[in-house]
Amino acid sequence: MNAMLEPTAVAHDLRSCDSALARAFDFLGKRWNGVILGTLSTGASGFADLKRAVVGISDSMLSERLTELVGAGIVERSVGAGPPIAVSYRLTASGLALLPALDELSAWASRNLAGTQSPAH
Amino acid sequence: MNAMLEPTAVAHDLRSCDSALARAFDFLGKRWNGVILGTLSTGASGFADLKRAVVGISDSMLSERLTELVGAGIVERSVGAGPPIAVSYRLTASGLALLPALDELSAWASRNLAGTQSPAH
DNA sequence: CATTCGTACTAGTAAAAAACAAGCGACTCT
DNA sequence: AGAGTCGCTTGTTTTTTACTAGTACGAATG
Repeated sequence: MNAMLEPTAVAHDLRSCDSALARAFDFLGKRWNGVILGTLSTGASGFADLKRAVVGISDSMLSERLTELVGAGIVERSVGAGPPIAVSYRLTASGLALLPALDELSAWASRNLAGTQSPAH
Repeated sequence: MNAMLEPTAVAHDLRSCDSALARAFDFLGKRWNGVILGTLSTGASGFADLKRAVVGISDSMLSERLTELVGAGIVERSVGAGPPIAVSYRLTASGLALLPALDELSAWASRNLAGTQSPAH
């Protein structure tokens, strides 16, 4: 029985699958990123818009998260030229491609976290 | 023009949508949960299996995360009776219902984070 | 003019979360 | 006996997030 060969092949396949998901959660597994992206799904927003929509986030965290998301190419930051100067954030093509997954998560939460089990935080 | 009434209605709709997503990220936005759930998608695992599969996690974090996920009804913990005693973790129906979203995320990461942009962590 | 408000951040400190390391008792194998 | 695995727990350290106060700028108001 060459059992040592078969588990290795399975483990390699398992590792490959988890690696992509792990990479997604490198940023989604940090506080606020998922909700920020969900908020941007409705369209471009300014800093203050996002601050109001993402309830509970501080300026510092919002600023830092946006910087990371822009750095990762998921969000695009643009500066409007005319008075008043306004910064705007919107999803890139990569970011937009994430929305189906976020929609799934939202739908799942509506069905499975329907207020009966609010995880304490 | 009753403009004050219309933005309120829109904001309420936006809040309602974000609330479900925010709830999902109450646990998905914490380090390790997404990857743990992804690992359990392949079937029930023991603690040590999970420890090995979720590369980089410590015993403490794994123990704590599993406890939370079990408490949230997403993961089920069962204890095998016969020698040796073995604890096993598997996804509940709620947990299984999450997998389409995780699959989306994994597929997205494969297409959009194809090694060219590894966010530093 | 001065004041207030909104904007988009920054900087420093405090608190919470995560990482790190060692340990436990039970069990199996050599 | 020792060594290893299991499924955790405990305590300390480090990192991340929360909190607070501030900045410079522009627009609106008195």
